[in-house]
Amino acid sequence: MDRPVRVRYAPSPTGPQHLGGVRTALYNFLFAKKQKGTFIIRIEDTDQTRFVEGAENYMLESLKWCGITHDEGPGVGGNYGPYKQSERKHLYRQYADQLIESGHAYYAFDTPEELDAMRERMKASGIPNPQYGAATRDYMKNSLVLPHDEVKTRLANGEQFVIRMKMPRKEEIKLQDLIRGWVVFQSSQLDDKVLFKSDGMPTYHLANVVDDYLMEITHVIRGEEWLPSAPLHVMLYKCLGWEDVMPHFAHLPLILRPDGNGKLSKRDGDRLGFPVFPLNWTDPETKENSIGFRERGFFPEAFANMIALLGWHPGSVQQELFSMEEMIQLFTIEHIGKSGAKFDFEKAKWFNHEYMKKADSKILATDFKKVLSEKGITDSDEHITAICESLKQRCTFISEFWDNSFYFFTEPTVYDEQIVKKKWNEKTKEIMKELSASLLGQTDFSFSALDTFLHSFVKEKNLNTGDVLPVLRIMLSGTKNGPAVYELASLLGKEKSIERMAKAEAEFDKMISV
RNA sequence: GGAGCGUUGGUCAAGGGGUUAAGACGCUUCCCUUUCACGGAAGAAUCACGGGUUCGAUUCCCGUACGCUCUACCA
Repeated sequence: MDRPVRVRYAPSPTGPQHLGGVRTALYNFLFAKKQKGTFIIRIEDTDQTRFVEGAENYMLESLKWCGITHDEGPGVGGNYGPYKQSERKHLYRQYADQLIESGHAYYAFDTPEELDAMRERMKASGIPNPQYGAATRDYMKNSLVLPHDEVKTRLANGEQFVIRMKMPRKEEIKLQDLIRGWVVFQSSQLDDKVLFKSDGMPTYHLANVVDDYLMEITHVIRGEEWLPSAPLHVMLYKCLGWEDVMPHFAHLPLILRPDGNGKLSKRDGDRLGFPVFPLNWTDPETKENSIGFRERGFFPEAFANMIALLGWHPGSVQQELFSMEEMIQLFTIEHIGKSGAKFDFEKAKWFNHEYMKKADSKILATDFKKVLSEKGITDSDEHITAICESLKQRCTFISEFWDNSFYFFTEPTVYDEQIVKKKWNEKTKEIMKELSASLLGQTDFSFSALDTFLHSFVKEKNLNTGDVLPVLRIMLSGTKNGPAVYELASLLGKEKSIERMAKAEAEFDKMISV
């Protein structure tokens, strides 16, 4: 089968998509690009009762943010449209009818109450999982058991009905999953799934197969939760006569919660304090707000990289940091893992930090500038950029920048008491006075010049660095943490450095005296 | 309950019949720096368990256990 590769991501707009959904989209995207194929987005909105306002747009925005772009689908069009199942409503019935004609499906008139009654009855007689299938369909109200005339009149009277798949009584259904190999199911274990609902809409199963066929999809890459219904889909291809163009299947492992067991959910994020959604999301019903990775400060590249490696690894390459382009080049379905991966927020942060370190300080500066201007602080681009250059070494998110650099923009008002009490005395006071004076004569305030200046000062005066550097640091910034002292002084500039030393001297005296 | 899928260090994972079983995150210790971070070094796994097959199994087969998914006129 050498048809051009066409894959799709087919979410249903029932809420904000989370990590798992983005990853499914990403894998589809990577595969399509690697194979020089087409990546399609199709909206599966066949259940109007679960429709959530804004969910579709949210999904589109999320993928855009991650750098996952589609070739066909909402917003971009394509030759296989429309790409929203609600707009394709008219297409499905004919295929359901075709299945009825060929004897693979049938009308069922059972009411929900009757269905419940059947299940109760079966349970009472010792069957724990009653199914509408080979064992029970003969006792239900459907076109298999009702006289033809009655079926006709019921239909003619506009009575409510569904169309169900007639699962063969005893048949082996095999499918070759690209990730898991051959998977075998017995049709006797499968039930007569509803294909066409009484509201005139198809169910996922029918719509999915019909659309994949019509859109000439070659590979279905979706979550593992679909594996149990895959045999139904295979049957559908067979019964519709499309077996020769049936797509390949690849069922992705799930993303699990970091602690304990089970699928990652919004609850876990709330409980453990990390996002599970790519973007901020406000529930239109409850107005409840959920933070997104973007708003938490993640770079889209870091997020995509991190999410891709949750279940996939190119193998022999010893590397974890990949650009989208690299991932496309390296992507193969064979290298997708079989088992679920627990999401680890610490690792996610590590990815961001790595991207932070590699980020262009000029770009970081433009973002940090916004934070500064909110605080009423203005400064030159060059200076902010230089500070960012230092900051990106120790910060994972831009949101941490201010706490690690406020002393460059505002004069210190509090000084680390421990250090002052420990280091401040007549001797150090004298030293710092000398240092201040000699700093005044220092013209070159570059990193390297100050570095050598400071060290030679210590050496010439026969001092210990411990008597000079920590004190100078506190004088300049007030805090004991931060970049190297020469860097600190350099970024502050000569004038401010000397000013602050003078001010600190007086403050230190006060602190010591009490 | 049933069906399907899965199980390599706390986590992500490479590998695959014979190896000292990669690497990363996190953790601990050390070096660098009298700071934080960065960087460097080191430490920690009888490859879930039990049987086979084999000269040899973490790798192949079969069980068991555990976990997950599905079991709707939801996707």
